[in-house]
Amino acid sequence: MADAANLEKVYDPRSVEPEVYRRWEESGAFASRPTGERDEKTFCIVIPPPNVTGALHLGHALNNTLQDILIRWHRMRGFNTLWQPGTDHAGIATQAVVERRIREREGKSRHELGATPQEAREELVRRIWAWKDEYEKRILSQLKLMGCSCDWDRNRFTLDEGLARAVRHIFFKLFKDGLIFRGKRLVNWDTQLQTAVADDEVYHETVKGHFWHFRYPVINPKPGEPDHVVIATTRPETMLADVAVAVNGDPEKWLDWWEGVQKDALATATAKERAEIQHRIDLIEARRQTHLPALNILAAMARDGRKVMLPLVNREIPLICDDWADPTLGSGCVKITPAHDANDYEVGVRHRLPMINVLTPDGKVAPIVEPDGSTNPASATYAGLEFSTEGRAKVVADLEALGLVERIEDRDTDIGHSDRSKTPIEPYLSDQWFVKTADVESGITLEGGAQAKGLAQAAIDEVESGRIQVFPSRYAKSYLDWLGEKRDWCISRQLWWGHRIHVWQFTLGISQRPGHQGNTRRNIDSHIERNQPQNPEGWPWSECVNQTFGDSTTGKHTWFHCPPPDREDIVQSLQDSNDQQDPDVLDTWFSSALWPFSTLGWPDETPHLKQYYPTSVLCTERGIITNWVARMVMFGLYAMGKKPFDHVYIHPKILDWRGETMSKSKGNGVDPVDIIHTHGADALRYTLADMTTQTQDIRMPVDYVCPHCGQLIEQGAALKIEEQHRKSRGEKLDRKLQPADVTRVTCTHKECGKAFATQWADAELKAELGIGRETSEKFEIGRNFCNKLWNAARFAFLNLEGVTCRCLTLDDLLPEDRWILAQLSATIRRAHTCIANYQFSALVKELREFFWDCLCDWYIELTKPRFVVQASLPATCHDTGPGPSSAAADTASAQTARQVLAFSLDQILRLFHPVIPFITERLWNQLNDVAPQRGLPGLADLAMSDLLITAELPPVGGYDALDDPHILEVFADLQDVVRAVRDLRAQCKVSPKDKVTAVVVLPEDRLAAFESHKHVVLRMANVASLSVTSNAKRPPNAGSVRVGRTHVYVLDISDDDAERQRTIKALDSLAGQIAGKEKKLGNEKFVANADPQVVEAERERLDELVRQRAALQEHLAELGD
RNA sequence: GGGCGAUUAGCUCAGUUGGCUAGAGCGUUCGGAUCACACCCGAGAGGUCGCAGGUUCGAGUCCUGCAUCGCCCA
Repeated sequence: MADAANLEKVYDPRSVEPEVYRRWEESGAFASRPTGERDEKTFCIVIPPPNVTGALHLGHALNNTLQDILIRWHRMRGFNTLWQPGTDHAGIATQAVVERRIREREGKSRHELGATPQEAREELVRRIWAWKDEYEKRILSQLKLMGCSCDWDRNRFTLDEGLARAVRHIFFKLFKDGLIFRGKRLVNWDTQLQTAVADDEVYHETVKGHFWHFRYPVINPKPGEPDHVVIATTRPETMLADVAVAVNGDPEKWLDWWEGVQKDALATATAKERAEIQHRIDLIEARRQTHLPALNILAAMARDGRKVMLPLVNREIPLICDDWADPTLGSGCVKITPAHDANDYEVGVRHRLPMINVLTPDGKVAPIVEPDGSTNPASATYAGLEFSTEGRAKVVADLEALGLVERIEDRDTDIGHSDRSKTPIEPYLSDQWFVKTADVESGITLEGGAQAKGLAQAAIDEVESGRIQVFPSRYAKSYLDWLGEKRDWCISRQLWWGHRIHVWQFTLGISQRPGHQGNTRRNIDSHIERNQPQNPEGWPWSECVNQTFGDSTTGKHTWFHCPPPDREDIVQSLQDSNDQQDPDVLDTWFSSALWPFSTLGWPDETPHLKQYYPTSVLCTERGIITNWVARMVMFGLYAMGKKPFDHVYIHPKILDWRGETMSKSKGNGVDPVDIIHTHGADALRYTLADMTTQTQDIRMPVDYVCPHCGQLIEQGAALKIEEQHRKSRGEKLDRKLQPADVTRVTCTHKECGKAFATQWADAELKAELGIGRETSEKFEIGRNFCNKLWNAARFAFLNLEGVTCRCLTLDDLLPEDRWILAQLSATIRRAHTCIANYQFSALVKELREFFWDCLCDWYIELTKPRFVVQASLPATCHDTGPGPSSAAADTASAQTARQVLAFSLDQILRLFHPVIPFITERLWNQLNDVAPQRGLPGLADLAMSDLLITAELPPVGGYDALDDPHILEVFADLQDVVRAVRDLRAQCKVSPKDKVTAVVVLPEDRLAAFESHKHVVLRMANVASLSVTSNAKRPPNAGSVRVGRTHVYVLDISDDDAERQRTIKALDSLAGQIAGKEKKLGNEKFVANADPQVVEAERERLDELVRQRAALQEHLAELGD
């Protein structure tokens, strides 16, 4: 009893969470313990490593809460469990964040960080490591505050030495197997940062520009043919790299087809659309007159192999037929510049055109190397000019001087800008490394010897065969569709932060090209002699895997050596020679793809790898099914010969209040630690799990909490105010504002009105104004629940003193005891099913309904009188208590109630622990003190445990001995009676305090049973005295209510008038239902076709309704008019 | 342009193989300081299930089309 008094009336997470977490860590409960042999009861999750660009937001909180639920659940089921934690280096994202910060604070670019390129690179990388250390620490602390039970001693980082070694191993293996190759690729080039950026890091802006129409002379036109073609471009400077002019191969057919499409559209168009479509049709018709004859001639010329002379650089380029040339646009001819335009690149690939580059990495016009390897002499006048400004001006001026400019139009053009540097993106053809995922002619060999057509196909087979299961299953489609394209994976990035590509290279000039001189090996040997005459160990050539790739734009051949892994000696000798290590780093996803086995020790055969690979389930969100999940499967199969996981579970995304995904880069993330601060970690977890349904993303309204007065300010409103401020200052808003743009908010509370800083403010502003944390009213769901649990436990502790652990039979139990235990058993079964199907919201719902609706609202209320008896109140007060009235029997009843209550609390704490670990662990601790012995010997029993985290979960099948379908039915009827009486009381405005007298009328055969359950009605409906009879008329002024076949009168609370109205209302409702049923059963087809059981059920239901109607009509007649 | 999803109460969402009068939480209305909890308890109101067709004895659920919104890919 004294212990219970220790519990505060309101649950205070902050006084519980740190202590509980410390106890878990000290107990070693998080640690994995490989037994050496893998068995079926092994459960492992590798964390999707959060990247170190910033702190975690609620999206990560959800991701990790769900993993922790699964891990804790299986740990409590006795599985050998590992949750492998770690973080990800996130290549460009992290480098960009750090670079931006250096630019802002020091005004330096990354190239200015050191005296030499090498020093600059080393300094930047050093600074990124410092950043990583800071954020890794922050992230791990966030995870711990959320209660995550990772095996922290095994924490890894995708760029740590062990993982670097794994990367080298698989890279070598791929290189050896010919699955890594070098090739050209058009990338989004940021000329300021001098790196390629990903598509999603490019934003598009419409700017005013021009459309230049140029004339290219035709070489030796035949009679009737034009002496020039006209092409149009928005980027004249790229013409220096043109390699063809395309014209549509069958312009007439194209026009026919296009006109057909328009006419079809016209047939079904709305009035609004008609004018526009008709206009297009008219244009096509006009086009036939003005352009078609000329276009037909051009197509014929192209088929005939005619060429045109590219002005300025005097390159002969072919006229080609390609559908990319649209006969309805411009002259119908289009210049083809494969190295500087994505569409042209496709055309270039289709027609095997050379690719000529005219851009330097820093955004200047490059000297031009012609396809034959010669340097174009005319290009020297352009080389070095700023590409899209000076270069463009000079090209246009020179063409004008030659009289080759036909006309210039104004035009809005869409230009991609780098999100990182805000400068225009140039499409740029550059050398990249690729992993070949497509099928290989001779097939590939997976680790362990299995054969596959290719990496992608192997990964496809794994899911199609069901060996990997995806939950929800529809996400398998995006995985399969993406892999089905079997596109080469570009793995190189022009960054300084990442796994340096483990390849050394030297380049041979054109004259040394193997094809020219014939003896490849001799070239190499002479190169070796030149560079490393003193190598005492001998050149490691034969131990490296070597490949050569030519470069069509420079004519040079480069040799690449990939040294075997774990051979520092070879690396050293490569370093010692003047060979260069490839400057690029690997795509972040390359190291992430190894995560499920590299973290377990691969390439070494560690006990962890043996025990925990394949892992059990990967939990992630759908955005990275392709980037990450598919690649893990490919590499897992390739390097381990086994799938990386049995299940993939895709969970919802957290959206902000306007429905946008929360993300680190976007700047709308809410820190889970803020929620933990305001609501507690368990409230956070409970709410997130409760909202995790199968289909819907989770929308999260967000408020600031004023640190001065506690007032909540909607984030949306604060954003709007910020927008107005900026506009009033004359700022141009070129994009939608994000919460990260708001650093200062003014409290809207009338009496406060003070300003505070947000998480995005700098340290000074935060110190000056104080930080307004972010929160969401959604988390009240979880906070309220925790408080309810806390108080229910308090009630139990106050009443459990002296609880015993007797052997019980069902006969010892009162109906409510049997009912709550039957509900418990069913709940346990359903809870296990929910987890097996990754249905977290359903799990929470099951447990909450059992705990709140059954245990608190009914069972605990029903035990109160039993405990009051124990507190030695006079026996005469027992008229609201259960049947027997002798003091001894009441004590036995109280003892039973204690035992059942202790057991129920024990079970609900175990079941809820994975979801809300802190509060349950704290209450478990208390329960162990108050009721060290608890259980239902003979019926249901589980082992005791000092810590809940390692306690045993109730069995998957529930408890057979407690199952009791009959009591569930009986009790449901009782509950209906109680609710009916309560409803009547409310309608008749009887104070909840006032006890009433009631009469229950029911069929003879149910009298005896009801008599033994009547205490439920007495207690729960606050009835003082209840007579049970098979035959009674309504006493005057009684309120009456009918529930199924039971009629209840509540005496002296109503008058005939009110009673009449109620009865008429009830009859109305019945009439509607009866009409519906009669119609249904009157339908011969329904009776003939429907399941006989359904028909029978409908009949019974109708009979019942008709009986009720008869009774009510009789009642109404008795009331008179 | 292709793929996937969503549209159900004022709000956020459930709704298993089609089958009793479509549910929950929040909000709202009414009543309640009661002895575990007002972060609570009791009772109520509130929905032509986005629109239009179709299949079926029967459709929130299955099929087709449309509209709006979101995500992924091009």
